Amino acid sequence: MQKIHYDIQDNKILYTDFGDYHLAQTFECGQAFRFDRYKDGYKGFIEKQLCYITLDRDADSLPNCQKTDEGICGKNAVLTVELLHTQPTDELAVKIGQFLSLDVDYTALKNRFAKNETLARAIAFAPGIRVLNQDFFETLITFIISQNNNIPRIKQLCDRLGERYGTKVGDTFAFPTPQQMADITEQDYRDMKFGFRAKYLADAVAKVLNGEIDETTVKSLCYEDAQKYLMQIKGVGPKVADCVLLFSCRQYRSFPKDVWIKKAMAQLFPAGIPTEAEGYEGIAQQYIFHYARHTL
DNA sequence: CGCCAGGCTTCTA
DNA sequence: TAGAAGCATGGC
Repeated sequence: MQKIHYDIQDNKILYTDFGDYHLAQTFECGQAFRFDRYKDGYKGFIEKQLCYITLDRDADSLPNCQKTDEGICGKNAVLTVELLHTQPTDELAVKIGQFLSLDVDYTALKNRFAKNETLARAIAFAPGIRVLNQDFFETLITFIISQNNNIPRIKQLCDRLGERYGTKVGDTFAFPTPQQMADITEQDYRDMKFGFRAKYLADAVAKVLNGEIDETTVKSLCYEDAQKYLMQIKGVGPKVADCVLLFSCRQYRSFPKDVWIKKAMAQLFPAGIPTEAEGYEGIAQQYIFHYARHTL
């Protein structure tokens, strides 16, 4: 963990001193489905607030900065989060920084990973990836939708839920809360073309609402117990549980195994996950996943 | 038409 | 208890 450095100016939070970061690599690597390209960056909800996120493209004109390719930055780069409908507070600045994973020392982490030659290659392919720390409920629902599905359609179905049940902020819909999804029936999901996932979604929402699945409890459990706990939900197996734990619960040893990772592991790491990734297998997984999808 | 998409449940031997 | 079939939908 490292300190989050930020400065608040009007409705913007300016983050500095966080190591490499690349917005497209981070927001389009398949971990988040609710962020869209907007102007020079990305727009989406963080901590229920509509945010416009940009990386300073002039960073390379500052001292001690590398050339930027859409925002792989050196020391003096600035990551700006503009709050489009609220005013920033210190509390929000810290929470948004945590969402963006600015409190994780990626420089140190990648240096450790890169001692493994193959892992170094995967990192070099997309060095600006970060594992975000997303909303628990939203991650649970979106990854139930993700099963046996493709990314454009996952996005489309998630957006459909927002448009029908979420709160409209400006011209954008937030992802619905459990309460906002309380009255959706299995038939409603089928009518919205969720297919066989309909009963899984109904079960997940019901279990969150009645407390059988409790966010605080999940986050207090060790990885193995947390995975079992989440798998009480119909339609949540090891892969979806691992995604929820990695992308919303900071269980960085959680290693979601999908078709791409299985292919990549067989080819790149026949002996298994390298020891250099120990404790942070899930973060290493993101570099491997991205590398595999684009090169294998 | 068949195959596949960041899988899971259920059936079968 | 491993392995295969079935599941909804849409893009190619």
